[in-house]
Amino acid sequence: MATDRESVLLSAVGLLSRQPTAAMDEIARAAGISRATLHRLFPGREALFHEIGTLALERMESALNEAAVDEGDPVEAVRRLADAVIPHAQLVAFISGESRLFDDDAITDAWDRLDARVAALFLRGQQSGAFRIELPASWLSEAFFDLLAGVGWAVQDGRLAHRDSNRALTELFLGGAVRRD
Amino acid sequence: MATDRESVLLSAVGLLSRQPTAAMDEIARAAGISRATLHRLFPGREALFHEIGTLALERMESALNEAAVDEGDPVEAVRRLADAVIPHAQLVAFISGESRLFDDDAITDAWDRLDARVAALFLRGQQSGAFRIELPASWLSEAFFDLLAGVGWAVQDGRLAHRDSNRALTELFLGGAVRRD
DNA sequence: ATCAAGTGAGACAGTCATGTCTCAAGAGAT
DNA sequence: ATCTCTTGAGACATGACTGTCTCACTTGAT
Repeated sequence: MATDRESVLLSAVGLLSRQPTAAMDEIARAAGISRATLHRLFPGREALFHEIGTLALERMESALNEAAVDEGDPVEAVRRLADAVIPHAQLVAFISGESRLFDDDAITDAWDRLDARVAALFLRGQQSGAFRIELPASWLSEAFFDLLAGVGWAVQDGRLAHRDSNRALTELFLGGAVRRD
Repeated sequence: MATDRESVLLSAVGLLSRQPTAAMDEIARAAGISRATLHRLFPGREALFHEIGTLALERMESALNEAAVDEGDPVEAVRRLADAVIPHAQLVAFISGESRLFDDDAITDAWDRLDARVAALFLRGQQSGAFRIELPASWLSEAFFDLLAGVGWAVQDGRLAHRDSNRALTELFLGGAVRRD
């Protein structure tokens, strides 16, 4: 039941990441089901996108909680966040990059709140002296998601090995974000 | 004449960056012209995208040449590249991120060649000891464009000041890419 | 004032994706 | 073996976008 719906959502994200304009027809085929069944599971394209957004938000919130981004050393918190969120890089990259496709205010608002939570982590790190203050915290947050999305695409397209993805993200990002003397 | 076409292309990119599925109707309205004139300038959506891709390739190639990425210190070459390409961040970000929208083989092939030229810069920097070798050169290239795209969006959405964009890109990226002891 | 060129508004048919429906076939339980 | 539930295939009307065309209007030059 839920497993089924979720696998359909994930295959839809996989396709839509490459072809944002893919028709319901193609989405159904990518999931290995018929167009009729797809409409039974998600009544309409809007509903499908809504559930994709909801799933992405759930995963993202879980990752933030799991990583305990509000506690402890900010640098270590970023590493924990990368650990927790990289398994869902495709999904998060989709909602982050393609967020303009979501007309849904509830989704975009909730996303903005999660985004703000990440920005707060960087602001906290700047105040504690861990992160460079020359770069705005909002930019650090944006850059983190940009690179996360990039990792997601690179892995999906086979340009980056999955086992290298965590290092690729954290080393590059932290190298640029951590304050040095 | 050419100026007119170009301004239409740029406003189209501005709109399509936010709404990749925007109709010709909306593209025309965003450019301040009628749908009829838009079709006179660019006979069909495909032709419009083709010219956007061509323009982006021209700008990108000019930037690579201007920056002389094949010569001199790799770190300085990256700085020069950022200088040269940031004015066209929106355009390059569009073709880079939304490249899946281009069915045009000529465009994607030419883009891959330019992308490879950037990757060669990073490979050269790794061989000279300037850049970290733990990160694949292809990932450095990808990350550079991801961050460039992020800068483009952030500036467009007003989240980042234009005068800060160069520093935001080069400091974060080079901080993570440059080798340290 | 006249003329030429370009533009905008609207109409038009064609195409495609969508959402809904029906019906036949298959899977699984009893 | 039978029954029930779910699925897939296809048909259907609807709506949206596209590409093309016509016509009236404006602009600028002569």
